[in-house]
Amino acid sequence: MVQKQGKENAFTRRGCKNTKSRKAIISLLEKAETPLSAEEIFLQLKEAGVSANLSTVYRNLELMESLGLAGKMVMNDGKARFEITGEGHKHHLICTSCHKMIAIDFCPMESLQKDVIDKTNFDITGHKLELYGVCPECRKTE
Amino acid sequence: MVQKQGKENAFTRRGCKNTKSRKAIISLLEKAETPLSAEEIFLQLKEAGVSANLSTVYRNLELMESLGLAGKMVMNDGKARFEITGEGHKHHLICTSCHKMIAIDFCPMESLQKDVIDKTNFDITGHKLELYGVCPECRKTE
DNA sequence: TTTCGTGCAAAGTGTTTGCAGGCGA
DNA sequence: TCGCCTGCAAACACTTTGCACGAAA
Repeated sequence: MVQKQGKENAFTRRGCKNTKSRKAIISLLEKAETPLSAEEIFLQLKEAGVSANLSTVYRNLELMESLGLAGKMVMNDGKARFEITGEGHKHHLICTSCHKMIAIDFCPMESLQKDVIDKTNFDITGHKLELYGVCPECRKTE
Repeated sequence: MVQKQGKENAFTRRGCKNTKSRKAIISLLEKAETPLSAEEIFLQLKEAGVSANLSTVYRNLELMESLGLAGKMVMNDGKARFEITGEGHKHHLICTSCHKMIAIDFCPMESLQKDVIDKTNFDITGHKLELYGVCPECRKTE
């Protein structure tokens, strides 16, 4: 009756079922270059032939966030976006004109976190950094 | 018919009227220690005896943002907060337990902005940095 | 089989908008 | 006075929730 087999995954390992839509969402997020909104995920699922209801998408994203599999960030447009929780976290540079988003790989906080902890006595658990600007393409056409 | 008098202010200077609610909102934001949500502003106005409709609050905050008088930031709870645009911009450390927010005065981006511009060719116009953690008080009671 | 997950529709939030009347310049 | 500002109510967009059916373990 032991059920520990090689067949485990991020969901079953935590007592959740490994459903079609969950697999599909994880796989989308894994190959996404930028954080995705619930609606984007919903549409991309449909395109991939794994249609899931929008509520299901929201419920699964919430689950994945609580399991620590995905991170949620709300951007200034009021929409939440989600990204896979990888080893190296990323920040983003967002074009205020065309809303293109590109990932930047360095993080100025890594070296400063300790300093802030000392100063504030907070137990720092994470951070969010977004840069805003105008991308080269938009600058041309302006 | 010249109307340039010492009586100018941030609004009239830009062709907008200096109404009671606008004065009150600016003054609230000026003395606020942390960014305020529209609802908080709405309630504090009422308390101060300068009741304004919630739509009016939103409209004025939007105006102030477009005039560059205030900055908007959307936090992970999905609510927008506003703060006065001062000389030295600030970032915030937010307790994920009690949602207390404290301002931190240093900015790691200042020294790095130039570097990012070189790397990405974006015309960087701003950034947002938020730190998350658990404050000393909440850590005690957990 | 049993329990968890899903679709559907309806309800919730925070925010925006159209319109008629009111106030600031 | 004149036109911008405001209050009100309705519309919006995104997200959440209740319920009954369906699928994973």
